[in-house]
Amino acid sequence: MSFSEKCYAVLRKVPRGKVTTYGEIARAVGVLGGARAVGNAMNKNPYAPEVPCHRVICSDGKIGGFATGSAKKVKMLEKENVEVRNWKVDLEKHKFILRR
DNA sequence: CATATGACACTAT
DNA sequence: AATAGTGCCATAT
Repeated sequence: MSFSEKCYAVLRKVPRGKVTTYGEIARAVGVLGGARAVGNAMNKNPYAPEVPCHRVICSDGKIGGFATGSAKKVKMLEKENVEVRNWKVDLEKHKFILRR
């Protein structure tokens, strides 16, 4: 199973209304400092929307990127009741803790 | 095998 | 608090 496949597997566990970060996912799959690599995987994500890649944001709460435009990402999150203010999300409120 | 790339993260200003 | 550097890792060339 490739690195990206593992990322999709973990991300699959993130529930609606919650989010996680690139770095967290990297950690979850056992690759510290692999946040950037996770971004690459998300960028390709062949399992959308089965795999909620829009629930992955930056460690500082900023939205981060999205293949079809960050604006779309924000909309989707808001539809799931995730509050986004000035391109930022309150991690304390919406961050989903991944098992390590 | 060597380099370049990108949806990041951390530290020091 | 906001910004600039620098490091990082899987993939693609």
